[in-house]
Amino acid sequence: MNSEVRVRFAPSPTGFFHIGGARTALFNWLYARHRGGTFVLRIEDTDKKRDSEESVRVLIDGLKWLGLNWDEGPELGGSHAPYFQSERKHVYDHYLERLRSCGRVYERDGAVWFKVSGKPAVIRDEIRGDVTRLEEKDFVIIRSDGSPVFHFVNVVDDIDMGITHVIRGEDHLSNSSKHVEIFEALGMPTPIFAHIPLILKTVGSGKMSKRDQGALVEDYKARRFLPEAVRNYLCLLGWSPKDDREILPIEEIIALFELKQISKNNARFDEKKLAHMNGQYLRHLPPEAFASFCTPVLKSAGLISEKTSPSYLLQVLRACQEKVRDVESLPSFCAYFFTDDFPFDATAREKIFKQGDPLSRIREFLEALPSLTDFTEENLEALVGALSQAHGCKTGDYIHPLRFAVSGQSVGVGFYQLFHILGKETVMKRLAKFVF
RNA sequence: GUCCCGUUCGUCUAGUCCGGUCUAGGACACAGGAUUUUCAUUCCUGCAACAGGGGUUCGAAUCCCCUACGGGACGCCA
Repeated sequence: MNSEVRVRFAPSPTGFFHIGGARTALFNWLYARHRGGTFVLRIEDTDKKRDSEESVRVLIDGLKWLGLNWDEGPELGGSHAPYFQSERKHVYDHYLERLRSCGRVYERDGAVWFKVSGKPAVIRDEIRGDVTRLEEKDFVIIRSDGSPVFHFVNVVDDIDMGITHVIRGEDHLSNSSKHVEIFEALGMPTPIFAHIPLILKTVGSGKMSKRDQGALVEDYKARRFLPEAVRNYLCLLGWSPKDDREILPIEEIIALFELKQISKNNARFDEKKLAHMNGQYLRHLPPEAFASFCTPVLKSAGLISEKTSPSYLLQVLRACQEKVRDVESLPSFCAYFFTDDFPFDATAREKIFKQGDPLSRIREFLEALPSLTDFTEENLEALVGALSQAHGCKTGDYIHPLRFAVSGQSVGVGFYQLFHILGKETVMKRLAKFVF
């Protein structure tokens, strides 16, 4: 008696990796890992018109990026190879013959049709309970050009590959009556189904489509989201650990994951919450990991090169990590650390010059600077404190103009930290240039 | 139109199976405040929901029915 769990993710290569597909893959992977089972990746490339090698690449890259490793499938094979439906014609021929011999198919208009039983099919669904549905019309399983149709190959491969649990989007729930009919016609037991809720558009009606903002896995990869964060967020769309935690390590999610706990209702995709989680993950990364994750981004933005001092870079990134919201905007957030040729933000300038006398404050600071022996954060804080007392103004009257003068921004890393990292020389140079 | 699935704060959800502990908890977002420095960090506070109507019951967010609304499927797409 073989009780091993075998699940599969069976995407059709369409040229992009939809976030909904990623979540389906994730739930299959979680369940396989939870049960110590096997996660199969099968490519359903039966639609010759729209499949391509590049499309398969996108899926594979996306799965790898999310850390969803498969046990059988493209690139590593397995005992049920091949894993591309375009290479499995012999299998479909074999099963078609079986349907033919039991009289469940007939030809019409050059296509092969499956004859429905006329009895309601029971879809055993772990999430929704038993769903009963009558499949009323015969349907095509082999097109007139000889190519097999999804409903047929999907079932045949699930049988041939020994799939025990079919975890897929709810958009397939109605189709499942077709599938149950085929399983039964072939005299095979039906697998356990788990139709997971769909992911809806952030705004408007309907399920998320490839054209919606934030719908593609490859976009998050390109925008330098942390894959762990995206994966964690996806876990929470339809599943929860049942306590009040949201950010939790994947090992723990694997340990807790059960099909029965998956929610029945559709979820709206919330990019803001994803962004928030991504920020949380970034800030909690070990500093070295954060640095190695960000360094390529700064490099491709042209801010750093081989000549950049590693210790200086690490210092800057450590400071940034405390405040970072996303890596995508990191270059503009910290450009002034690496170049004197940084832009001055117009609205920030307006804010600074709106009240008080910012230039005088900067001059006062400049005059006091030579007396500062050590350019430490503590000393800088003491100096600004002394100046504000002496001139009867607030520390903010100094801090805001000074920050703007050396960085061109009104926001950024901690102020004293900022000056300390830039160093006395650079600070003096930029302040002088700004004032005179 | 037919069939299937669903319905707790604006959003994601806990609670529903085994009715009382729920004056319904958490998170995002939003609003206010704090960190005698900004905020894109951090902390605090606030706002805000059981779709509606009928039952059953001493008692219903929780069980049953109806209505409304939302979603999906009805292809020689997957």
